[in-house]
Formats: sequence, C-alpha cells, structure tokens
Amino acid sequence: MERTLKVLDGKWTTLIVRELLSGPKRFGELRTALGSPSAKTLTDRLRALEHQRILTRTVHAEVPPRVVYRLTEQGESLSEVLYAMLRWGEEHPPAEG
Amino acid sequence: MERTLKVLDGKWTTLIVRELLSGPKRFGELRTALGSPSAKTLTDRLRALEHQRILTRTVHAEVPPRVVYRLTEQGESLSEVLYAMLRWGEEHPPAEG
DNA sequence: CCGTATCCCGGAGGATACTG
DNA sequence: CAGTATCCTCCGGGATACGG
Repeated sequence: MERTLKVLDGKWTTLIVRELLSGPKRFGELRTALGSPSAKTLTDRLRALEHQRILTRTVHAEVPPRVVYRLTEQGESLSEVLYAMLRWGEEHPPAEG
Repeated sequence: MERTLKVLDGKWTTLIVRELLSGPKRFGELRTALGSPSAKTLTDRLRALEHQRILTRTVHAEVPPRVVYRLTEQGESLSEVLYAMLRWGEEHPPAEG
C-alpha cells in the first residue's frame, strides 16, 4: 500500500492519471483539463510519474514543439485504483454539517 | 473522485483507516501501530475523519481514560479503495534505477 | 492515557519572467 | 508550445511542554 500511496502522492498526481486514462495528451491539454496548475508544478509531477514508469514523455521535433504524455501499461493498471475511488465517491456523498 | 481524494487526504489518513479495518483501536494503539506520528497530527487526522463520518470516537469515563476509534459503515466501505491500492502495490514493485 | 497549546520548519505548489 | 529559473507563500506535520 505504501508503494501505491507514494506513486499517487501530490495534489495533482491522481488527477493527471485520470486524465490520461482517456488517451494520450499534450502538456497544454493537461493543464487546461486539470484547471491550470502552474507549469512548474505540472512539470514536477509529470517528471515524477515518468521516473516511476507510470507514463512516457514523447517530444515531437516540430515547430512549435509538441510533447505527448501517455500512460504505460503500469499506468493504465492504476485504473483499478481510480475506479474504486470513483465508485466510493459516488456512493458516499459528503455528510451534512 | 475528488470526494475520495479529499477524505483520504493527508500523510497518515489512509494508514489510519487501514489500521482500523482490523477492528476498533485506542489512541495509543494507533500511534504505536502507525510508527508514532506526533499526537497533534494524529489528533488532527482523527478529528477530520470523525467530521466526515468515517469513524466514531468513544470516550470511556475511566481513570486512566480510554478512547476508542471505530470505523463507521462508510469508513469500512473504504476497504474497497484500500484493497485496490494494496493489490496494485503488490503487483507493481518500484522500477529499478 | 489522551490529549491541547505553542512554536517551528521543509517542501509542495503558485506567480512571474524568460527561452529554445 | 512547452517548458526553466527564481522567488515566495502556505500549511501539514513534528517537537516540546503542559493539562484533565
């Protein structure tokens, strides 16, 4: 469990993975979809996920540059965890004051 | 999903829930089992979980005092999420350097 | 035993300016 | 477009001392 908690650590990490479950996305697409975290923060999280082999980073040599992030097989397997989270959240709305 | 992320937020929260899945525990038992987080931190997290109806806090009027934390039905239902985390962690060990 | 009250620190994350 | 480079803020969490 500690392993999973470490991989999904950080304010944006889980949301990044969720976003990529619907297919590879560019840096800018991710920023917009997530609600515009700072570029620094997004870069930091993406690099961490890359080092943990959760996603791959592909730079296309074009002008302007195009950088695509794609989940690895390991990354996609996190869908099991995210789906459990989704289910729980749907079935247990916040308590009233 | 945001709901689940909010409930499980914090360095110790998920581990607290895991610990309580094996049955109600006292404050001191939790501290020991978790590896001695500070009393302040543990109290903060337990209070947050209590407000979110994930667990209940029962004070037994004895000397010395005995305070027992027990998962609610909602809290126990988080086992689905934690189990998915456990499974993923077991099946995907850390990548080599 | 189970906290509360203070004080403190590191580091995640944001704001802004700049670059290949 | 997709970052880097800097600087800064905020606050979760730890350390310590004390209280019911």
